Amino acid sequence: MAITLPDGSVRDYDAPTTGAEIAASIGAGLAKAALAVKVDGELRDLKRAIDHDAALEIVTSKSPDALELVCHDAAHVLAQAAKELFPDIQVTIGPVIEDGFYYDFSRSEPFTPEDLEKMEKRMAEIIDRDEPIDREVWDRDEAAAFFESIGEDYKSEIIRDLAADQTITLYRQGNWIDLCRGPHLPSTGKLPKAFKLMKLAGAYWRGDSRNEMLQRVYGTAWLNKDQLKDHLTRLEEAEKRDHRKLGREMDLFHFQEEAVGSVFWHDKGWRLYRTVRNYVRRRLEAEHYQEVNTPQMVDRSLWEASGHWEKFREHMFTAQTEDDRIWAMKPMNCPCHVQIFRQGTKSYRDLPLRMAEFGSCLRYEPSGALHGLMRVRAFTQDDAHIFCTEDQITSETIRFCELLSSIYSDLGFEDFVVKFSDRPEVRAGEDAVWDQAEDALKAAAEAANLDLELNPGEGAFYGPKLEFVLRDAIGRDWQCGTLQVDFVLPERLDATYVAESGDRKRPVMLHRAILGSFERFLAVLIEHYAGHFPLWLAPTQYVVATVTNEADDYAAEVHEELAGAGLVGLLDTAADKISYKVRQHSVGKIPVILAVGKREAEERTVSIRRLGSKDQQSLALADAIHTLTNESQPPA
RNA sequence: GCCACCGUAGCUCAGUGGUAGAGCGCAUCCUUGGUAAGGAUGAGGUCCUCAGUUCGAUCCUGAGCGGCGGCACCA
Repeated sequence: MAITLPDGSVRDYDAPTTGAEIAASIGAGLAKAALAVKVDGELRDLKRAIDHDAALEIVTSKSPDALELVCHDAAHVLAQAAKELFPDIQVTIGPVIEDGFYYDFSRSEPFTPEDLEKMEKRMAEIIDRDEPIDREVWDRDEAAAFFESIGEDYKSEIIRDLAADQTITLYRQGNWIDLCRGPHLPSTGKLPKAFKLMKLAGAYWRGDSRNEMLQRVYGTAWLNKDQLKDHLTRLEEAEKRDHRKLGREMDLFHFQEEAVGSVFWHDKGWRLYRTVRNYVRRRLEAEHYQEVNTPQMVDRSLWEASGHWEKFREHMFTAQTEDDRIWAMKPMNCPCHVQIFRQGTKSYRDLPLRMAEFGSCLRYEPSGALHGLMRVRAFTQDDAHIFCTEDQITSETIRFCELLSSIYSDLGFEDFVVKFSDRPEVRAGEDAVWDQAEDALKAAAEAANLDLELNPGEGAFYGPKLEFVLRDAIGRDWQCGTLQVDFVLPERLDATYVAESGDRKRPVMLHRAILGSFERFLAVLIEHYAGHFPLWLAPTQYVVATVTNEADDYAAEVHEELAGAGLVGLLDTAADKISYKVRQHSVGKIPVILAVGKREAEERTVSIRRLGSKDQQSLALADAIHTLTNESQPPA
């Protein structure tokens, strides 16, 4: 039997052999480091028989697959520990997720934080026991009956739902046996003690809110302690830049009970909001969008016609008036934009017609969904609808992608990925229409040179969509932009244009947003910059701080000149020491501190200190104003 | 909406069945000091709300509201 190794060398072995034996035949060090094996590209247990010619690769902690193996084993060891400590629980599933794993248990008593500690300790003990982990192939019915007999009903349910041709494998480690596809490490001792149980949470069985709620234990697992430590440091870093915390510290906005899910924007937060909005508005104007504004409250009949009433009624705020009319606060702008489109007769010459609105929407989001600015009940979309012909879908998509990528770049995001979401199970429109819409969007995305990740079944109910996901400064992904092709709404709301032939035709509607919602995007922006905004975005751009009160008059003059040049800042003439002021304003994340004392007043200069730097630069007042004015200009 | 946890000063948090405390912040005064905390004094609290238990509840019990972490949802 010929085994080909990654370096191209071929070794001969008697069949059957195992990955473990092959590793041992290559070297004792490798045998010790081996975690699993890749046979013809398929990840397998080290101890599993190999009985045919194959390309083989020994997986060690240096392999890219190692972390997933480790996380998967950590989940199993957690389940074993939990079962040992709490024999009355039922185990369900425990998959690997980003940065770790979780395991869902069924138990009448809730777990406590102390239980987590106990489980973590027991996991370490199981590792110390170094119990062999062995794969067993079982008959389906026997396996199902076995799990039923030991009271593991969820496991037997999983087995019964597995595809008929699926091999049923169980993994035994010590006194514990679990249904699992594998692969696994050869023994529990191979699992690095670089894991931590992070939190307890509720989760529905099979992710369905109609099912019972299980108790989920989240853990993180790594190849070594340094990696674990780095991960925990990253979490701390993320916590420090939490927009809710910075929003309070920087006096940007607040929330309160009387208006759950709606933002009270303070002066500085609203200035940031306006800066971004004004920037986007200029970019849209340059792209020949028309900006419109539509009613906040619209009779239910329009939402019935659009189909939203049927699907989203319980998530809409409504009001009833004396005349028994029911009004809905608009949860989106699309149907209103169609109303504007329908005014007068549109010609093919009017297309593509790009209609934008900074549309304030209200949605009664489930209470558990609310999260700072990220998910609110009152928000404003940078919404637009492009009414166009089918032939124009491609060129409009390309154009949109260029605009989006340029805007993301100006706002400090260079990286983004694009996901393609196709038809969901519950949807409006014929399959033929969906075929058409999906094909058109895919073709347009190809023409725009986008690398698409597929997101099956995640489209909007009226059409497929592209989702633009940007990556922030600490590597987190945020879905912000979207482009959706819609053949349905123009039909439902009877939008037409007169074609070249003189016939009436349906326009296609492209729903598109770049930021998504201002609220959410500003949260992303705050966390991306950790509050250290570039000058053009900073709500307070500078502070003029006096070294002594003898410089007060000159400081006031500097402040006046900067304000006159269009910058926004503060004058600090308090009788505090300059070092105290530098600290205060650094903590306040003001990008530019201009210190002025007797010397500056006499020489008509300023001493500039930038946030994050200890250096100072002495500049003539006129030069400083010139420099800062230039630097504070928005892009484009 | 569901599961768990939490709710005390502007913020971060101690604490107690007999109506409360720290640090920071804030105010006033002193200090005029050259780039990340000078000093003194002082003002702030319906201990989330409502009911119950109790001689007495911020503390115990229940309900509600809100927050936080997940799940579900996200036009």
